[in-house]
Amino acid sequence: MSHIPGVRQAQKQKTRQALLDAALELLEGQSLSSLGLREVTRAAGVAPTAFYRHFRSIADLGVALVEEALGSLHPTIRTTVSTTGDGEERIARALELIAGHVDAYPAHVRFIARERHGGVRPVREAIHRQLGLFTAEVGEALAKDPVSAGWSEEDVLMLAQLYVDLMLGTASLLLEAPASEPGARERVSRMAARQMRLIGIGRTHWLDRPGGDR
Amino acid sequence: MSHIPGVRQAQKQKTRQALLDAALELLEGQSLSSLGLREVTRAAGVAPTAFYRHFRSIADLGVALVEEALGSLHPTIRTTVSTTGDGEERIARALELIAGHVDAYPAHVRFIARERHGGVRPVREAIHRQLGLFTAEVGEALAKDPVSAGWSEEDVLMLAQLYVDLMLGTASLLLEAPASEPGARERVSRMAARQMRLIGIGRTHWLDRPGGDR
DNA sequence: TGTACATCAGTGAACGCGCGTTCACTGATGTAC
DNA sequence: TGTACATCAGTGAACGCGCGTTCACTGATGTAC
Repeated sequence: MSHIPGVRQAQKQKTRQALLDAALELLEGQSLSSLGLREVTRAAGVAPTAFYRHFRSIADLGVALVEEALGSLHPTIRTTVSTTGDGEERIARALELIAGHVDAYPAHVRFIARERHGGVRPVREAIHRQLGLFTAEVGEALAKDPVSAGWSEEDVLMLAQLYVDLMLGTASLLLEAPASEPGARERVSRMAARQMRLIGIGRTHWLDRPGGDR
Repeated sequence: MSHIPGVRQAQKQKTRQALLDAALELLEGQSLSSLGLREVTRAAGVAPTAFYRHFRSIADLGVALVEEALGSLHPTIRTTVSTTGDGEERIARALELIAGHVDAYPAHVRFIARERHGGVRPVREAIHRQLGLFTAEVGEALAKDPVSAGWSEEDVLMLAQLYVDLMLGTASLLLEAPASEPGARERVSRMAARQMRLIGIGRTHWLDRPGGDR
């Protein structure tokens, strides 16, 4: 049995993390589909052959990056979306969360936005799986609101999807907002806030429309 | 002066188109950032060096693909979005347009969705420029609706952006809906229709909210 | 605690291969007279 | 219309280079007794 990590395991994890970090940094200027194994090991400071001790291929490393980038987000999402307060407060809090995350993990955000529709199938699929989990979680939180009384599960999910897509889109726009012009970020945030507001309004009146409970 | 095309020009255009077509096909399984010049010329049936008679680099070819994929869409967008009819009719028409376009030009749609956040800056920028034009056009059409009376220009644009993003997202989902399961496409369409409906409801009540005309 | 052996993360040389780019070229098309 | 010259899209050889993958290896860490 191997319970306590041990020096060997710890060193292995360190190398693995060095590979992930190096890859993520190299991905700021290219897509995963053009990332080279030697390029990664060179940046990580290990021999090319060491790569195979951790991943079977670059695609495999990409899937690990998806877990790293999105796996840890679940608790944050949950606490934020299930927070109390009226619509405006929630919108402000969600936008703060997004902006904070973009500042703290810009490379992760870029990676997800880029590879969501990227050229490496297993990575694309891993991202869609994780985003599907997020949508389900957001949907659960939304369902608990009084406004959601009488909503079908499908409708709750379509609303959750709208929010999740908007959040990811906003994160990506914030990332591209040039640091040279500080107004750019505020403009993106204001726009996103309005879109959330409009969706919120659509939400409160969803069941008003003719045949609304069908 | 060279007015009438001439045999030479016509042949040149043909080769250029062969390069674009070959590239687009090769891009179904990878990102532009990993597409090779020799790969493209081989698929197009010309010598590698012929490439330089048409493009300075793969990035340059990518920008040309953006024009090809999005440039021709403007008239279609315009006629569809400015069509008459009530909300439901418009939604159905928009979804038909999207589905039709995805069927007619799947590789173009995939290319735009993939490279919108892809690893090649000039291509990303070209796509954003074109999507900005679409947003402006959709905004103009929306502004003509009676519902838009009293709306600020900024609000009209944020609504247009919401629609444009939703359309592109839907197109991408339709593309990935497996042909093996025909219900998948319908499910995507129904979901998108609901989202459009909800946004439309938010739109009609936009000015109702407290301080709505601020 | 000490010793003898097993494990295995990381190494370094070697391989064949396809890459992007250069260069001088060819021969069909275009132009001037 | 015919001729002589210019243009230029596409060719094919050549280059140096970095790629992914294989293999036998080394030496520190782990394990059994």
